[in-house]
Amino acid sequence: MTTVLDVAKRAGVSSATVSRVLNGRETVNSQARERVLAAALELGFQPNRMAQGLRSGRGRSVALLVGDIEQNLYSALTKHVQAALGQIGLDVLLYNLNHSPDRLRSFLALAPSLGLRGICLATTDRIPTELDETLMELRRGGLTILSLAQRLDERGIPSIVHEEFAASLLGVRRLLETGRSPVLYVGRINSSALGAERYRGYRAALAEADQPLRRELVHDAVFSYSAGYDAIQRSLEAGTVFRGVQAGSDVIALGAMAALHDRGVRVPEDVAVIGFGNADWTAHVRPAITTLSVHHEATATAVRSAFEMAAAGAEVPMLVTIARSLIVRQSA
Amino acid sequence: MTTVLDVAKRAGVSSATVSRVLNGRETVNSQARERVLAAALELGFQPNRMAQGLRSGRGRSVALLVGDIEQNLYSALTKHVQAALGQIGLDVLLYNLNHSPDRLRSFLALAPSLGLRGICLATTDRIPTELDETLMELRRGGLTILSLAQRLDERGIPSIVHEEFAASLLGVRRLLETGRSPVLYVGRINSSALGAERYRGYRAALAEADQPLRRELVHDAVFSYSAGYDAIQRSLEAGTVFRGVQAGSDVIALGAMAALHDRGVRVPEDVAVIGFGNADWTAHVRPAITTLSVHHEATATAVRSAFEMAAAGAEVPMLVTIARSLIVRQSA
DNA sequence: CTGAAAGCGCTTACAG
DNA sequence: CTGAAAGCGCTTACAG
Repeated sequence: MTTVLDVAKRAGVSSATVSRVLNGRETVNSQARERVLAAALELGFQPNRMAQGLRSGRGRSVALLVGDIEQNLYSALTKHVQAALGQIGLDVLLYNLNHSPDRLRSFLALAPSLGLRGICLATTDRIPTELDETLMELRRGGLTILSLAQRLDERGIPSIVHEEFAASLLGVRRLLETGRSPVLYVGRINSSALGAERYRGYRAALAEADQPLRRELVHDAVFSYSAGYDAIQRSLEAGTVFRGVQAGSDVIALGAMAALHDRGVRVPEDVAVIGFGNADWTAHVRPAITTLSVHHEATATAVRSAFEMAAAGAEVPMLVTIARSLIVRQSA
Repeated sequence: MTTVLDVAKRAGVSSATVSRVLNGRETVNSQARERVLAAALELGFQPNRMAQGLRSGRGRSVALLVGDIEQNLYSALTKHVQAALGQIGLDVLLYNLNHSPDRLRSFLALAPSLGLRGICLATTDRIPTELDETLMELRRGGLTILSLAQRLDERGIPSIVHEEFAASLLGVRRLLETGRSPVLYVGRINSSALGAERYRGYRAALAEADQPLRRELVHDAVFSYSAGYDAIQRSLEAGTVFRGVQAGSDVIALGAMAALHDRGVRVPEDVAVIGFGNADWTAHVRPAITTLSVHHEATATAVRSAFEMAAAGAEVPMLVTIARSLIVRQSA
């Protein structure tokens, strides 16, 4: 491997000067700068990341912790975050939490030894408050920590999130306005701060329309196909009457649609269904799913800019909110 | 951060001895070993990865290069590989190729400076042969390189792959045996070695059944929803008669089913469809998709064992093949 | 079996 | 504006 010394020798300067040029320090004679740049190019010099990190105390990797990479929400987010950070020379260390607080805990315990530039926490699961101290410790150590799938700004972690309340309000409103009342709500409520926000939108839409909140219309269900399937099956068996379903996620919506299909209930003729998150397959199943949009590029851009600001010593904003819109397809 | 010197001081030995104990070198007095272990535990010592990597020349990160993390094939694989490598203390640096050979090229150019333990190449896209030299160079540098989504063993890269030929043979056989002839084939053929294998299975099944290979029944299509949709739409418009579809991927199968649905063709009554890869949603759409299995845990276990062997100085096997089976659901 | 010392490849005060 | 030197935290020949 070619080192900073090889470049220095070729450019006729010291390794210190090579380092200064390559790190954009202003205080270098422009002729020397040219020679260094030329030498680095000719030798195809790539500074050793481990040495850089060890010496400077800040690596070039960002850990991305996701709830479950197999869910489209997280894989699509990962794709855009990796691309955006790649643009500024940062790598993504992927860590799949698998929705386990223990895995989060053990990652955070390991984190200080990893030489990370920062951590992006992308999960909708509740983060135990006992970890706040660890997270703050890491921040004090110079790491940039960002929350990408739930608001943690009130706990001191800068957050980049989508609108949840306003979004499900939009969805449920449409169901109500198109005469799909009563409307079922199926999604996480208690185990997820974000889920609770979505549920709040449902209640607000009902209130707007002067409709009562009925217990039997609300299902606190995890974000999985089978949770959606089961909730609908139970409602049908119980004889609950409903003409619309606002799902807390696309996966729940798909499970719900399968359950309706299996009972001979037509979508959207008999029951209209709205998903949440615009997963890639929602446009391709039949009926195509009406859903709330998601903007991973916007999240990724905000992430990149947060790291740029941190590198420049600026303050990272505590909250960035991205709006959603309703994407009308066939199911509602 | 607590360092190896802190541990050494507490245990009353030198840092060299601490290092020996923590790296499992045999030549340490058992009492000293105990004291070191106890001290490390008490101090919560985590060796600095960058320092380890810089000094020993081998980091603890494995780059995982995937075709497109948003596709279920890759995200599911990523999940299991991350978990398996995590078990032996290796981290996953994720790099999304986005199906671009240029991104592969630029990653490989950067790779030597990253201090990687190895590289897992997980893409079905053809790897330009001009990169073989670069890959070999990396291997000579001590990196373990593995191909996880296509056979590269004949080009000197140990490969861990699923059966492709035997699998599509299984699928097409079923279509033929259940009277679904003529059978359409829709999938990658020329742009992907793996796609070509799947197509070969289609031809073999036809040959077994003494059926002719008909040009108009074969669609060389990329692995996307819309490619599946378009292929079926074109066939229908051209008036091609077919009663079965073997798709080269689940996504193609879903697109195909949407096109059939939109034309009022019933699945499986009028046309049976078989997918490829058992993506998570295939069981939950309606009709549920009959498909060929995939075993990411098996791949991940083989990856882990390859890295274990490499660490022990053993030879990594050049080819590991994982069998697939047909998962019969509703679509065929 | 163990310690003192060198060194992996950088960056950064410190002088000048 | 620039170079010599120190040092980030480890591991590993080298002696003993």
